[in-house]
Amino acid sequence: MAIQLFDSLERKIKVLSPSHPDGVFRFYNCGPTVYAPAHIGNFRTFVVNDVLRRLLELEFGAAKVKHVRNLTDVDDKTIRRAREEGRPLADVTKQWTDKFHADCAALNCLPPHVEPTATGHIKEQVDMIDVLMQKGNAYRAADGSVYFKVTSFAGYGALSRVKERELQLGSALSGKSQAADADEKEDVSDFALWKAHKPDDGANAWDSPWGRGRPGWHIECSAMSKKHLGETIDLHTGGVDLLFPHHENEIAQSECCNGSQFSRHWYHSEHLLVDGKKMSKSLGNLYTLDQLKEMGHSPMALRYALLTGHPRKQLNFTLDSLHAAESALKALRAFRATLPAVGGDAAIFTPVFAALNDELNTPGAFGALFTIVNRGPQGISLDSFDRVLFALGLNLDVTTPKAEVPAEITALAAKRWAAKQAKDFAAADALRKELTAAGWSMLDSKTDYKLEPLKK
RNA sequence: GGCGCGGUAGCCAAGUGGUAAGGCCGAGCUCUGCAAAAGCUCUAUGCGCCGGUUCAAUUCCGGCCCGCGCCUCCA
Repeated sequence: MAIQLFDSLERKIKVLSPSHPDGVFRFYNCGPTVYAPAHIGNFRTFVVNDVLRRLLELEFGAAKVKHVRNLTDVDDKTIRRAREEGRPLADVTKQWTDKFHADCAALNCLPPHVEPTATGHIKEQVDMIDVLMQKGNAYRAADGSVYFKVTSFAGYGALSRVKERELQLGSALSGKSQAADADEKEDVSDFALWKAHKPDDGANAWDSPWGRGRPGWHIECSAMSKKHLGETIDLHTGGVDLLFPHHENEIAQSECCNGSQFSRHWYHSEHLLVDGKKMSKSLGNLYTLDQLKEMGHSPMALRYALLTGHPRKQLNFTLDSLHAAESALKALRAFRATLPAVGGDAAIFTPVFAALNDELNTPGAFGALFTIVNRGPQGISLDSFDRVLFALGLNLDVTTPKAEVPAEITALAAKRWAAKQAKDFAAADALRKELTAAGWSMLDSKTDYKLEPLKK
């Protein structure tokens, strides 16, 4: 079953396929900047890309997919963070890289096959800039920085339609860019390939033919993609915000440098909104995985919730959606427990995969899955069900962490159980009321009982 | 101002030119000393508004209203 995905460049739905003779599908996903914990909006993109990675493996075979996701470990934000904390840059980026990895693992995201860093590929970046200089696509400005000359690339703007945008520059853009622009660029549209060292950069500088400095943001993806996947890749993905300027600039750099098509397919996932707005610190609606965990939500519930919206549509995240996800996962877990190991008809799940392969329609896939689940377990076995879980990346063994039961609650529960055994129901009911007042629920079975915090 | 996306039940959210998936919540029932859990059942004559095309539109076309995102280093 072919995987179809919208291509942001050609603006149409296309079938994914490998182009290299080795049959390996080359997939590059723009990764995070490691200066702070990633928020759940970042993880929406990574979880969506993880589902894509899993589908690619199912489609082409696990050995025939090469997935690269970079780490941006040198830029204004990482350097500023290091400076503010008085620590070496590498310390800061190591800390947040480790955190990112831990969060990804908790969300059951498969690690990429290669996870290159910008600082680990200075030479590759310098080499590309060198070629761009030789070919006349770049110039060194008076401040020592090297810029890409946008007018030198006729194809500039094809991805983001930036040319149409510039026909009528609104006040918002012109005011902003003039205020922020202290560079020596020949044209406001030009962007930095190599940034000359400034005092605020501290020790974070490397030698280059154009003097000490550091690479611009955009060139890292071009260089790392080229090194690990070759000049032409099969798919390049990221969040919509990267469409312009980041991906537009990548295309310009790579195609001018290599003289060949950069990526055969571009895919951008939409943003996560919280309470109807984009997440931001100033709005106070920015969540991290740790915050949700502290509220008692499991990472798997977040993964599920992040997949309940179509990846190409903004998804409005609410805390309620985590409760819904938790309940849905519980139902899937209960269903799975009723299944025999083998012997089912895998074709039953065709509608689920059809939805996933049709532009990663994860909400449609969940709908199809529950339609099947609601019909009952007849004809379904564990192997085929687990294939669905694999594609969605749902690990049903992950449950909400159990809350610690205070000693006094344990004692009350024991007293009530004793009263119940003695058929003193009045006392048992009174004790249940006490437990309820204390925020605990006692779940009786025939022979035993469990304690759970009351649901809010 | 430009570019892009969207408005479907209390909430979240698929989808289709032929009469609305699914999850949550809620209600009822079964079960249970009670409660919870679990199981079963029910819950949009309706898909932002107004026109048009059509035998038929939520789905196509036009207009309008509203919301959101992006517009130089934010996934």
